[in-house]
Amino acid sequence: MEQQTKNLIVGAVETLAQATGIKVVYKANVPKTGNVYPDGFVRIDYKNMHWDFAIQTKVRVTRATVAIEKTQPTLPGHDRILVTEYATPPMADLMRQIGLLFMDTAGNAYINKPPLYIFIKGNKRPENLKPAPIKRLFKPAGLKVVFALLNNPQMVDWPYRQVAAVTDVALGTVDWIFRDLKEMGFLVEMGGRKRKITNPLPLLKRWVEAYPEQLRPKLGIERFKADDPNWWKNVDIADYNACWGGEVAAAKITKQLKPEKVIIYAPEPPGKLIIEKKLRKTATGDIEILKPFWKFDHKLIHLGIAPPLLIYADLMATGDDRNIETAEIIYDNYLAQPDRHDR
DNA sequence: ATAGGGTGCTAACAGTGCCG
DNA sequence: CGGCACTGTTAGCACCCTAT
Repeated sequence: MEQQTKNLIVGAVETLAQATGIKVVYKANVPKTGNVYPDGFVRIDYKNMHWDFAIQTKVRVTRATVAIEKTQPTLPGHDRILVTEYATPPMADLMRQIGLLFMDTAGNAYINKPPLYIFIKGNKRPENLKPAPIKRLFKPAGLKVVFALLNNPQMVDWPYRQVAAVTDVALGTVDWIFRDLKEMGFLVEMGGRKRKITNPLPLLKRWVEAYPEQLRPKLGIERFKADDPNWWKNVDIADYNACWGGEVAAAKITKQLKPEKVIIYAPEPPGKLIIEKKLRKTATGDIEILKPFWKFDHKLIHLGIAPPLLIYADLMATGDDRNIETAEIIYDNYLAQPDRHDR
């Protein structure tokens, strides 16, 4: 385990013990569990009871992180706890609401094992602890490249210049990204100019966590409002050189969801659509129009549907229960088998 | 063997956004 | 509003591979 991870856990455990007066001990991994929980366990003693929580570490927590952790399978008989650097008050609330146990290095925590109940939020990030820098891989340019790679696995073997051209990123950037991928164990050189993405699903999840924070806000979001809540139902969006994302896209491919918010990806503002459907521009509108950041073709584009990975990410980023359920279905149907080429 | 272009890589530069 | 940190691009260099 990396030293950084270990420091994180030790820091959080000490802070929680100090703040509550409860006995909290960190146990590094025991061989029996293999590498299912490589970060080990925390044991909490309370009155004459004790619990062992399997640790999942995340340096930072966002709504997408919470959504992903919630859908992560657990070993039977093991409670899990998320250990993080710092949970903001809204994230603490969200984790409690979703039922995700956590503790951070600032002394915030949610632990609910009756009769033991701890919920602490609002402790500030320690002064001396500045947030860990984000790798280039998860910055806007990196996220564009990784998105293309995840959707087109064969692209790892392309020359850097070609990757740069397709992803609208500079040549030098591609090198940064590939180096990060190698360093983090997501890419290996096979020799003979062959490369391979390893651990595509963990990479996918990291992408989903970073996308809403780093790339999405840069996509020139414009918000609109419509009078008729069902205005989108009979629109063939492909006619407008655009595609549905988020809840509408999910509703169309899963037939599960009743969309409340509308996300449209369009390279140009779809003036015709806006006029025909009488969409009004307003800062609080629940219709978002944003610019796509991919150029490759994919299976659903002809139906006016964004790539499934993007739909999944937009759903997870809402942190909404129903959306997370639907996102799971999309994950199982479109994303879980990385070797399928028909995505 | 050699020329030439393609490829990976690097460091300096520029643009951006953030914070006081 | 101005300085500062950081991200991403540009330009150029060295090392291949390939065709003649």
